[in-house]
Parts: sequence; C-alpha cells; structure tokens
Amino acid sequence: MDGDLAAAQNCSSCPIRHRAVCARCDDDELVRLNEIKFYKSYAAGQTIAMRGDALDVVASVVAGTATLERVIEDGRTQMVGLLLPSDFIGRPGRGTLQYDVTAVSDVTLCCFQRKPFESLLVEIPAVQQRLLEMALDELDAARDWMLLLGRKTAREKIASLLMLIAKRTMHPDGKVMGDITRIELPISRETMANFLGLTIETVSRQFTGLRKDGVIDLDGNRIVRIPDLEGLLFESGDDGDGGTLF
Amino acid sequence: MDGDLAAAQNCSSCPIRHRAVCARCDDDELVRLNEIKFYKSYAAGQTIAMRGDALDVVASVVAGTATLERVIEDGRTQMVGLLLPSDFIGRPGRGTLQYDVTAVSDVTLCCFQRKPFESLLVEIPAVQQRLLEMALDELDAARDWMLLLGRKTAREKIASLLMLIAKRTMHPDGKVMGDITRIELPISRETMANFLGLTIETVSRQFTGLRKDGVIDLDGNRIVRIPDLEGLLFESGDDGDGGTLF
DNA sequence: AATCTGCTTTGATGCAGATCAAGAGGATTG
DNA sequence: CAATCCTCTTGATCTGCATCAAAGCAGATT
Repeated sequence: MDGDLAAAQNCSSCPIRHRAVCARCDDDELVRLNEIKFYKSYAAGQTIAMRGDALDVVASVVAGTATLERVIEDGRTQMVGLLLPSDFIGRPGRGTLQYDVTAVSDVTLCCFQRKPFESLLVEIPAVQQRLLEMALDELDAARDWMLLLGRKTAREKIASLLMLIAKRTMHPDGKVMGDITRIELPISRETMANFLGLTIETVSRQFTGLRKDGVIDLDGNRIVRIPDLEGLLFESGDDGDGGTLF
Repeated sequence: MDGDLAAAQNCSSCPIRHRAVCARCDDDELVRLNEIKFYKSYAAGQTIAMRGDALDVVASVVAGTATLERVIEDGRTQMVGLLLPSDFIGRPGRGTLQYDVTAVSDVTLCCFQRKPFESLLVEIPAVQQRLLEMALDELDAARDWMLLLGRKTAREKIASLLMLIAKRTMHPDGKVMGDITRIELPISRETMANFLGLTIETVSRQFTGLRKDGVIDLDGNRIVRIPDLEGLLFESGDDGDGGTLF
C-alpha cells in the first residue's frame, strides 16, 4: 500500500466511531487503538492493494468508496464487495490479500499494522466481538448477492442494485436522509456491470428499458429518480421481507 | 427445528472436536459447552429449518451434509452454502434465519440454545475467536463463489465444483486421505445446478462434455475419476494460486 | 471553437445456456 | 417380472445476454 499521509484525527470526532471495528470500545480501549493507528489517502481510481500482496496492514474505510474485486487472467472481473465508510479491509491471521482493492472515489483509511492489531484483538474483546458481527453481516450480504448473480435476470439485477442504493440513501445509519425518489449512482456503468455479472452494454440497455417502462427516470447518467419504489421492488424479484443486501 | 434425539456423545471422542467452534477450547471450557449441548438428527431430504423461522438454537454439523439455500417465489433456487461436518449453523445476535437449511444426507447436529451459547461466547474467548475465523473463511468462500456465479462458463463452473470436492477429499483436515483421482459426488445433479446457477440439463451436458474430452471419467453418476488433476484445474479457469473455495 | 478522450447509448448479429420434450437406466414395489 | 418412480441423459429449439461495431455526448485540452 502507498498513499499520502492524512492529518491525524481524534477518534472521538471520527465519523465512523460508532460503526467501525472500534464501535464497542470504551475510552481507554480507544486510546490503545489510537496509539497504533495512522491514516492513508488514495485518489479516485487508484489501486489500494492487489491480490497476492503481503498484507501487513489492516484498515477501516473512513471516507470514500472502494471496491473488492476478483479477476480472471483473461480479464473477466467480478466485484465481490463494496467498501463504504466503516467497512474493514484485511483479516487478522492471514498474511496475503485475496482480492484487488481499488478506490472508486477519493478514499481515506484508518490503518493498523496487522501484528499489533492482532495482539489488541486478544486484549480487547470488544474489537473481536464487533469484527465478528461485521463479518457475519458481510457474509449475509455476500450470500444475498449469490442469489442475484446465480438466478436473477439482467433487469432484476439492475432493479436490485437500484433498490440497494436507494435503501442506503434512506438509512446509511438508520435514519432517513434526503429524497429517496432521487438517488445518485456512486459508480460507473462498468463498475455496475462487474458488480452484477453483466456487460456495460446490457447494463445500459436495461436502464433504457426501465426508463421506457416508466419504472425509473434518468437525469444525466448518474441521477436516477424513482417515481414508484414499490414498482422497482417488484422488478427486483425480491419479496421485500428479509434480504437486506448490505 | 425437530428431529430425533441422538445418543449423547463425549466431546473428547467427537469427530469434529478440532475443527468446529470448540476447536480452541481447553478441557474446562469443553465441560461448560458439554453441559448445554444436545444432539439432533435429520433424515436425508428433510428440512432442518426454513427462512424466517425463529432461530433460538445454533448448532454444529457433526455428521452428514446440509445445504443453505435462498429461494425466489417462482421457484428459482440458489444454494448459498454447503454445510459439512464442523460447519456452524446460525449466528449469535440474530433471532431469525435467513436461509432454508436442508439435509441432503442423514445429518447429526450438536445443538446449543442460542441465549446460553451467547453468554458462553462472552465468557470463553476461544469460542468467539474460532467463530470469527470460521466466519472469515466462509466469507472468502462466498466471494470466490461470486466470481464463479457471475463470470464463469458452465464448463468452468462444473470443473471448479469438481476441484472443490477433490480438494476436500484430499485434505478434509490437512492430510491426504484416499485416492484423489476418484471422488464421490455427495450431491445430486439438481443440487449441483442450484449450487452453480445452472439447470440440471446443462450440468448433465457439461459432465458428458468433460468425459468426451477425456478430462474426467464417469463411473455411474456419482463416481468421478480424474486422470489429470492439472487438466481439470485448467478447465476450472482458476490459476491455482490463491482461491481456496471452501 | 475545435479536437481529443473517456463514458455511454444504440444497433446488428451470434451463441451459450435455458426451455421443452422424450427417452434411458436403476431402484423400489406389488 | 412387470409396473411405477426417480434421477439422469440426450435431442431440438428458443432466447437473453454477449459480442462486435459505430455513433452520441460531455468535460478537458489547446
């Protein structure tokens, strides 16, 4: 990993204080973490780390969006995770990275050397507990995504992605924020295609299809308005009860 | 959940003693777990639990094979996990099940009431630590599977599945066991199809295709012989370095 | 304003895998 | 041993998405 050093920041005013691995820590424990943390920043488009890299740093995303991708030699690419603020990169007990990590917007990370972090993990159960909770949430999300990749049609995939982003717009942390019927896509057509297991052409065609059928409304190519959220949910093929998809 | 009570068993002679959630426990801790554990058995084909069910029991698979599935109303089904001996069912801190769990062979579970188990989790860090490790392994496996579902061809999918089973036959716990070139498929064509995001017809056709090309050799429809493991690996589209797939 | 460059849309065509349909074993049962 | 189920295979056809190709569009560069 490389990148510019960002200005040191106080944990108590940290935007991800209550959602990241440190969420359950008390003030004393926070001090311990604070001692070994350091920040790094990456510009949009920059590679943060590559599959196979030695992984002697773990980190939390403080700001920005990054992707986790698996790539086959011939270039086929599948996104396997979307990293938003508070998400964790790396895993204790493993020395090599399994995926390519790329910044899609400007990204700031709160980093820890892996070894000292692993020691803290043993000493501070609150971190381990939170990490388990986060891992299980991600596992559920990954499994929901498996259903999408394995069994949904292109139209359902696009609708599901829009629902996912809409839900995030609604409650990035539980509370409604902004207009739900108007969402801004944080990723390009290509990133969407790699996320959904489609080609960019198919993604584009499905957008026009949904627009022509009045399910969505496009304003430029990054702004989507949703006149009927129920209708979009119907198109997504989800029943709406359980699956949270991130 | 329901099922017959199996004969009580001693932890020290338990076949999954060193791989399950209890792997890191010392004898004293094992006694604590032993106090609250109980066994349940399910016949092949039986439903163990359904999506939405109240989940007041968590369990380890002691023997047999079970599947984790997500189903869309119209019947489309995607397997999201294959549960083999030592794998864990349920998650601490959540009251409802997210998937359908089905026994594909006769299954024996080592069960714990969720609430007491959650208490033990806090008191015995060894269990929490092991659970985190297992969750992260499953997350890696799920992400590898996302690449397969989103970007691999039918032939690559079948080859990948065979490699997965072959690797498991090789080292269910690290050591070689039995002949690698001869594997027995633990699941039906339909289960494979639901695992791989294909139809049974396509699964069948790919098997004949691989057979005709000399990559594999079929003996009945549950026994596969692999003359050239490297060749199969090549067909799977994996480079062989990182991805472990379970 | 003109050219470039990256992203997106649209069109034409091809093909992998789905669907529909019909056997072919192999096990169980009367 | 025929009859009934299953599961699996094979064949014929269809279709949704990929592929190949070209054009539109907006922001950056000069």
